[in-house]
Amino acid sequence: MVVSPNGNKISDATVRRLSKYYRSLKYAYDRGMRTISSQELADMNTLTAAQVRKDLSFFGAFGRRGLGYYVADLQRNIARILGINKTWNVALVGAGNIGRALIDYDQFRQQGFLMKVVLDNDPDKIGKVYHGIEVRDFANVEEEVKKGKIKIAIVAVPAQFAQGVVDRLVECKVRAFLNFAPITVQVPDGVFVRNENMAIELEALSFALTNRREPRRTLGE
Amino acid sequence: MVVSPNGNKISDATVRRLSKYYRSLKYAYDRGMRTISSQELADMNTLTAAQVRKDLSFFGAFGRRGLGYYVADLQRNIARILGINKTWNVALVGAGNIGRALIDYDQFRQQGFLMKVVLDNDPDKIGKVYHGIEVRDFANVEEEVKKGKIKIAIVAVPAQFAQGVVDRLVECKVRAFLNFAPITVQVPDGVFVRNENMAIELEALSFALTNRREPRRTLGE
DNA sequence: AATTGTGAACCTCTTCACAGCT
DNA sequence: AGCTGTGAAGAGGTTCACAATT
Repeated sequence: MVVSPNGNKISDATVRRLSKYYRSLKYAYDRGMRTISSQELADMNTLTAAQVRKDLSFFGAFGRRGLGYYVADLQRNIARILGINKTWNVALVGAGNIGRALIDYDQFRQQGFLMKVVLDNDPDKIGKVYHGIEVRDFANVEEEVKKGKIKIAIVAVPAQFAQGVVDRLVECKVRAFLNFAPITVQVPDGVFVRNENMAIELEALSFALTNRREPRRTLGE
Repeated sequence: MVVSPNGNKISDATVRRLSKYYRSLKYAYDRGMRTISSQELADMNTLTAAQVRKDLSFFGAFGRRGLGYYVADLQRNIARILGINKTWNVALVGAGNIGRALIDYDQFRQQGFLMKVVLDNDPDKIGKVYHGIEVRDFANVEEEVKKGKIKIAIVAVPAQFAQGVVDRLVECKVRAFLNFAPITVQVPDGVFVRNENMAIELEALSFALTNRREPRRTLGE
C-alpha cells in the first residue's frame, strides 16, 4: 500500500479520483474558473462533496473555508502528489495493433508520459518506424532501457509472452508496468503493475445488461 | 447496483474477478486440468481462496466438497452469469488511432464481442475500410444501430464530443458504453458506462513510484 | 453566508473459521 | 482427508454532520 507524505494509507480509489480531479481542474481553468468548491468538483465526476474533501485531506489542507479551492493552486498540488509535475520516459513492448495506437496517444503525452522506446522481437517489425519512433529489438532491452532512462513500461504483447517480458524488464530495473495482456503477472515487492483489460470492461457491460432486472420479490410472480 | 438471480447485490469488484476466473478456467482446461480448487483459482489471480468461493457463492453452489470445481462446468456457468455465452454486436464510434486498433482486437472477438459497425463524422474517414469494416457516417447512427442490432457501443472520440455521442446513442436505445474519452459522461438510469482511461492508470503508476517510500517515523530523521 | 476539514457513524467488501459434504 | 459454502468478524472505504474558518 502506498502512503502519503502525511502518513495516510492511500487507496487505489483515491488515486484514481485524484486523476479525475486533475482533469476537472484543467477543464475548469480553461473555462475561466479561478476557484472551485468540493461540490462542483464532485458534480463533475458524479461523486459526493465529502468524498472530494476527504481525498484531498489525506495530503494536506488545500482549500479556503467559505471560498473553496484555488483552481490553479490545487491543480499544481495534485500534479505534485501524482508525480506528474515532470515527464516520465516510457517504453512500449509489443508493436501490434494496440501498441502502435499507444505510441502516439495524446492523453499520455499531455500528462507528461513520453514514449521514448518501442521494442518488439518480430524481425518484420524491427526497424519499422511508427509515428516517428523506430521499433528496436527486444533482445537489446537492457541497453535501450538505460539509454532511454525508462521508468515505466507498457506491455502489449500476447498473453503467453507477458510474464517473460515483465521478468526481463524487472531485471533491467523497471519498476512500473501497464499490462495489456489478459493475465495476472507476478512481480516482486516494490514493483507496481496496473492492468488494462478492455475485454473485462465489456464483460462487465454484458453482465449488467444480462442481469439488470430486479430479482423476483415473491415466488409466485 | 446489479443483482444476481439469487437476489444478492453484486459489486463491480466481484464481476471483474468473475472475468478473471473465466480466463483462468480456459487456461486450466487447455492445460488438461479437469477439476480446480478455489485455492488454485486464487493463486492464478493473486487472491484468496475465500474470496473466490464467496464470489461464486453469490450465484450458486458450483463446487463439490472435497474435490473442487469441474473446470468445464464452472466455465460454462460463469459464461452464463456474465452473459458471454452468446455474441454481442458492438458499434465503435470514432475511427482514430485507438478506435482503429480496437476494430480488430482479438480479446473482444474471442469473448464474443463482434464489431459490426464503425462510425465517424470525419468526411476523410467515412467510406474508408479498416480491418474489413467500412466507416459509416455518424449522422446515420439510428439506422446503423438498428440494422446492426447494436447493444453495446465503444466511444473513442475526443473528449468534447463524447457526451453528445453518448446522448445520441441513448436515443437510439443503446444501453451500454465503453468510454475511452477522459471525461465522466452523464447517462439516465438503466444505462451502463464503463470508463477505459489509460492515462489514469499511468498516473497511478507515477503516484506509486513517487510515493513508494515509507513515511518518516520520527521528526528528527 | 459559504465552504472546508475531519472524527464518528455507517456501510460494503474481504477474510476467518468451521460446519457440512464428498 | 480434503475442499466447499457461509455466517460472523474484521478491515477498509464512504458519508454524515458539524466545528472551524474566511
